[in-house]
Amino acid sequence: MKVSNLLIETLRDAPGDCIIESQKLMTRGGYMKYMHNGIYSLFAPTKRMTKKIENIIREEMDRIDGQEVMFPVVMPASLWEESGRYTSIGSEMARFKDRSGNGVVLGMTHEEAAVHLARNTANSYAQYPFMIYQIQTKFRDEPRCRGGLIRVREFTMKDAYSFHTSQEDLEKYYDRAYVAYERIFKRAGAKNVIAVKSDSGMMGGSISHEFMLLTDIGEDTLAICPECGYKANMEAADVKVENVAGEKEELKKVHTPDIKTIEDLCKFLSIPADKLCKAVVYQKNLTDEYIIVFIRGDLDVNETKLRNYVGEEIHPAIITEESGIVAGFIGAVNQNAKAQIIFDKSLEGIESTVCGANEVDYHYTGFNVERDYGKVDYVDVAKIFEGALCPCCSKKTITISNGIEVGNIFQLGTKYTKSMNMTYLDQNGVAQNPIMGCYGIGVGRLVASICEESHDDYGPIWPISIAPWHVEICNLRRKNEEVTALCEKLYDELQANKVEVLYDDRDMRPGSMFADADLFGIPVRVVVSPKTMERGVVEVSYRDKSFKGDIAIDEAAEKITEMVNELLKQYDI
RNA sequence: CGGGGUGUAGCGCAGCUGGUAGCGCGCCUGCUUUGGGAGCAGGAUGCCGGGGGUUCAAGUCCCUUCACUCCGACCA
Repeated sequence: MKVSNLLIETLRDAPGDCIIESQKLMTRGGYMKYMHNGIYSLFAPTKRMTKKIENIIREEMDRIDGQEVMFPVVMPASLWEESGRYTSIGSEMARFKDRSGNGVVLGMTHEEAAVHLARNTANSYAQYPFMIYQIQTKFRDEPRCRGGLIRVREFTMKDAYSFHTSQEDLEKYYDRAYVAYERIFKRAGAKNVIAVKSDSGMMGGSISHEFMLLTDIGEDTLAICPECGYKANMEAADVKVENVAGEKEELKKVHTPDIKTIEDLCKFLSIPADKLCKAVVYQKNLTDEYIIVFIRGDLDVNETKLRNYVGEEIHPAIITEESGIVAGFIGAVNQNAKAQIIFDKSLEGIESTVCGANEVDYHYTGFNVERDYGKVDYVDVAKIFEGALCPCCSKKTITISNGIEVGNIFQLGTKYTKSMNMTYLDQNGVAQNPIMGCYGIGVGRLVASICEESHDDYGPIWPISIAPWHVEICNLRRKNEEVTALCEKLYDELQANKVEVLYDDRDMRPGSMFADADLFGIPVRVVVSPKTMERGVVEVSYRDKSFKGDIAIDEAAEKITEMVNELLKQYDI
């Protein structure tokens, strides 16, 4: 490709609303064009990269016996009513009516379509297991897009669905998918990707992992134990605490005038926060029913875990006078408010703590949960924190990092096959619901994430496995016939060697051409100028600065081809 | 959905107490230049987000609406 034929615009300055580096650099480099909130067109270099990533994904999916299929973008509402998600999913799913007034939706995920495709075909146990996948556009009406291609409303995604006749078989396959994912990210040149235990959210199912590219700008928060390798999304991280039991004390009501916060109470009573019992109040979205969570004073509530336990959507409570809840003095003793009461595991085994007295300006000291409230089932709804005990190896090692979710894998179980009535006959002629797994990767997000982890001040540094071109030739003196002739010759020879070449044949000053080359991020740069010709060489350098040197003109094509093949080999695993 | 901010040329922005629409980059033409975003000369580009109002006069003041954006909420 000659740059003079390329539709592209590079910018000296990024638009002011770019937040993160990858977005700035990719906007400046002319990789995508903003059209609408969370909706972008991709220019040719980006499309070339996503195509390469898609091909890596295809190879790896095929390697684990996947078959590529294609689901529709527009699906009838009735299909989604079968699974129950037509109502359970909120406004992130786009819905509209077709000309005959029938409800239709834009696909934001394709479990329903996968079941629809397979359910009348795979009716014997002998046809299992199988995996179907597609690479396609998804539309999700995200409430808030950000970070260029990191979080958008319309995007390309690989989604795969596997079907099994036993949980063991699903688990075996899940492990293969896990390995395939590691290979995909490695081959795409993403260096810092880790798999973490995750919350299954609206997908349902039990076990799931997210593949996270570690970066400070990541929207997800991860809890990692460097000792034993425990890794979990903070949303899903179990919390383990160590309590010193202490002594039982007498329950005593104390006057605590205007002491409403944990901080104030600590000061007032001169005791640390972990000796207190904090109350956090939520409400169920549908019924407004109150939920009071009692938790050790130094900890916070993990709303995702609480939501999963309660089994429905919740929000922080608005406490009204009629509720009977005494804000600032909420306690478990004499708690008469109509509310679901939950005790966090962090209070288990504490003999004596402090809680509100449900009366303005009073707290109880010496509160013992079992003695003064009754027997309770402790539930883990606490939020993990830096320096917390690792739930796996029990050392105080937990570190908190940020990451971008670039892929995920789920064990779905029979949620969809049951609700959508998909069955097969087993060896005994008994109808069974197949067990499903699903596996997703966001292609555009992966490109942006790789840019985020691999760039310098001047532009992206693309791994050669996904770079839009392998080599860029910079013609520093277009008007010089010898220089231009050599460039053209190299361009032809390299392409004949199956090297992908971007040839900057524009008549422009070297400074601008180099600046653009940095923005293009092509791994190997070849500079041809009157100076290099005087020396009888071309100048070759790597975008990541790991190499720079001269190569004699007559062996240039051959040597550069070797270098490219050598670089490509690193990703050939 | 809650709270801030911003809408002026392709991009980045200025435009105060109302009085002829501006600057830098980019783009086009010409000449000179040529190893890290060149210089000079000339040129093109604007429903000042939309609607309404106040005024002799509105990019500027008032009302309203829309869009974008940031922080939350939310999110396979």
